[in-house]
Amino acid sequence: MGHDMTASAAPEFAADDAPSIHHYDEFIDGFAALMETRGVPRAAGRIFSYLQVSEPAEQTAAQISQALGISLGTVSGMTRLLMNAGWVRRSTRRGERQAVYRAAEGTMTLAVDGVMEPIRRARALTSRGLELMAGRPDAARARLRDLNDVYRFFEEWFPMILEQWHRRGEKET
Amino acid sequence: MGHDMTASAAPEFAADDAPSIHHYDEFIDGFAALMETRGVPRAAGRIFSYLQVSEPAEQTAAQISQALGISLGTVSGMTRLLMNAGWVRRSTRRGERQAVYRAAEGTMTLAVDGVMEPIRRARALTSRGLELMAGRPDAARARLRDLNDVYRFFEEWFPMILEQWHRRGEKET
DNA sequence: CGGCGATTTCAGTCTTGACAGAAATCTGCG
DNA sequence: CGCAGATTTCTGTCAAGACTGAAATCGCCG
Repeated sequence: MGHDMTASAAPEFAADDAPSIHHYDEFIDGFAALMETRGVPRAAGRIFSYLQVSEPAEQTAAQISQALGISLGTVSGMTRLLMNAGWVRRSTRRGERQAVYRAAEGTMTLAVDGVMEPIRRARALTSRGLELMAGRPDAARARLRDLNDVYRFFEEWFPMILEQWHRRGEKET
Repeated sequence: MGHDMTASAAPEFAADDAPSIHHYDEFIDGFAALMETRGVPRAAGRIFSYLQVSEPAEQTAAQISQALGISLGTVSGMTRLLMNAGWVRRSTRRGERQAVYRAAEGTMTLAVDGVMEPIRRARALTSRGLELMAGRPDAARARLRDLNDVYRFFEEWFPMILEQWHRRGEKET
């Protein structure tokens, strides 16, 4: 599994007999739609999903633009967004003018990071809320305490979950 | 008409010297903003957050509207949304015209349900994607396999996490 | 019934932001 | 230098949907 694909393949061509662009539409559009419900722009979701199935894995902005039918300007903006989130990597080989994008590795770490941050912010807010309710009756504070407990629980347990993940197979990314 | 609706049924906890409406703005607006990033309308997030700290816990539509400065029409629509999601309950006491809303209990179960559903959909999509890549080289399918593994992992482990939660504290549902 | 408060529905307004396309900027090369 | 492709930035358009306020509906009470 350590071997790369052909090193001297003509970059203008898609991988040998890879399926046509629309073969993966069901996955690409479906997954993009799911990401959209989580606040990710549709075009960004499409790019991310496309980079999970594209052949070759590394794609230029022009290839992405053409494959998904979105403008180069949008590709530029959305890839930046995806790179900031850590989901996509860009690299540019020396001597090559055009950069290539690929799906980032370490999917699990990425997923956990993406979920831990909102949890931390939520817990900070419920903690602050509990401070603001300092003088109030215990019964009144119960709702916020419950919320706070939930977030604290996840904050504690996610590292252990990650550990389980790394332990289960040695397929670490 | 002398409205002698004497507090025959005393509220769970008195609103007597409860802090002014704006005392919790920091929490309410902050938490609503956080929910907004997850696709929840701002007004809905405010209502949810308000119902975590309001005194009494049960509030009428008119009270919510006034406390948060949002129209009654919006309160109607957003409470419906929150009730569908299971985060808010409505009850109407017999002989009473107006209904009251309150935060739903079982916060942890609610949170887990809210996270499990997207995970299931995501895994269904990555599985489908893997089917579509059936004939492709293993190296090409590696990205989707990784994604699929992550979702499968969470699907397996979340029930165990929930069990841990119920075991640790014997207080909540 | 008929009235009235409570609630929902509906139509219109307005903001947000996703996206395309054009212009501007960048980068290495002849 | 200056060209040419690649990339980013910028501006304008457009659609989605959040929210308001008014009208319609509901449900209880006299």
